[in-house]
Amino acid sequence: MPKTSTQKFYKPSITADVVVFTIEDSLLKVLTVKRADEPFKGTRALPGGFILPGSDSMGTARRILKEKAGLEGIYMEQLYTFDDPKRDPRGSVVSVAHFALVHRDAISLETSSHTQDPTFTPLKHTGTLAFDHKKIIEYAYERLRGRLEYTNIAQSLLPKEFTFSELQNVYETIFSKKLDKRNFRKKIERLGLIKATKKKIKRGRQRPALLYTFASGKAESFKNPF
Amino acid sequence: MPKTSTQKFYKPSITADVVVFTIEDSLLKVLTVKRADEPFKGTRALPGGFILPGSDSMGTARRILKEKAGLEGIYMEQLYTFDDPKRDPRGSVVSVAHFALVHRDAISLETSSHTQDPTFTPLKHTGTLAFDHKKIIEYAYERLRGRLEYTNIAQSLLPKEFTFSELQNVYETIFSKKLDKRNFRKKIERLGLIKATKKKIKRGRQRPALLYTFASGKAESFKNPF
DNA sequence: CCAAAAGTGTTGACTGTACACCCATGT
DNA sequence: ACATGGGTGTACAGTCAACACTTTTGG
Repeated sequence: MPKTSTQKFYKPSITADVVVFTIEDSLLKVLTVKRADEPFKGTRALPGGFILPGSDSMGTARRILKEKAGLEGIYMEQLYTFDDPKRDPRGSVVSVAHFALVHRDAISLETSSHTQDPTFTPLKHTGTLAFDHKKIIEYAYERLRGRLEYTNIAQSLLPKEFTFSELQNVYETIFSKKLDKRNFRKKIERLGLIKATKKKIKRGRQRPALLYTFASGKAESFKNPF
Repeated sequence: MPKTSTQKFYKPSITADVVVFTIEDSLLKVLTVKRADEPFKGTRALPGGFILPGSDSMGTARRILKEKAGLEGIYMEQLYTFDDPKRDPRGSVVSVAHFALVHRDAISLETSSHTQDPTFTPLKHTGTLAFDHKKIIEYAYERLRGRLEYTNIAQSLLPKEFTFSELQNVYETIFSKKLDKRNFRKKIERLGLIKATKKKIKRGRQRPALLYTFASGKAESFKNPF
């Protein structure tokens, strides 16, 4: 480590942790791994680790997701920095937490000797988690609901082409609330978030559904009350 | 510094910076101080400094506001963590930035040998600032607009009792947009954010205005589109 | 009586919400 | 023929946006 003029200052350690959400079987699930080291060795925790020289926290989060779960190229944004000096029994360890979304069918988790048994668990049944990771997940869940209300972030939980029902299922699952089919369709159409393709998908003994895609690749705020 | 098990890891330095907004003369202003040390010695910058052992970043932000500007007891929330490893010429210095609001008349800035010439400058005329502080202020301004749209945060920019015009002025100043007096009043009344007192205030040669107070001390989200 | 800010209502367009039936397909 | 999810319209209530005049005071 080079001697710089910042060397003289007290330095807490800094880690990056990630809350990866996905929807599977109409359940909101979160990714956890089994801790390989003390403290909390063997307990499940959010994937995370120390920031290496020259890296930022999101780069670190991405590196760790790849190492610990074989997961790459997913939507991610910074969530919040958890910096209670008592949150880690080893002493001050600041966690810059991130929030990520993935379409479950787009990825497969690697379970190998290098990974740490990465598993998507229903949000309500994570069991005990290391550190303050339950609290971090709660915070991420709030963020998820907020983003869903005001942006087109649902696209990160869906394949490129999807049916109206699949989109509605994302909203219903995350808000734990049944929505009216007709009203939901009108609302989404008015917002202009998605456009119809010319394809239909047949799935079982129902009428085939039209496939849609999102109109814009990046996030937009829906409305401004003033 | 105690030898803990985290000692072996690379540690960037961590600072806390604060963006304090206020409204004065119908202008949105931001607090800056003059840097006492290198790098950027003499350049204006956001108040900020290194986190001390046992402190969290918000505690640090509050301590520094008090030391560098004589400012205490104001609304504050965590904003974002800026962690580009190249943002500080000395090497990796992570900044946990905070967002604060104050009613200009409620405070007076201390200018003494201990402080660093704390000044509220109009947002559009801050001039050159140290590090990436311009970017941090931009981010804070976005947050401010978002909070104003969906919460009752305006109360942190107003005295306990205020007139409808003063409230409207907060919104108009921050959104840089004239609002219709009647529609604004109806909207705010419908939200139930504020309640009338029995007092009127006379100010000059106009009809006296009714004074209002906020109904709830803490933030509430206005509405959910789903 | 004049200047200045305070305060007040109506209308038309749009959005939200509640609600029930027919459609296209596979079995 | 039936079960399954796909797809559609209408009516009422609430909200948004545009717009102008009267009131109360001090000077």
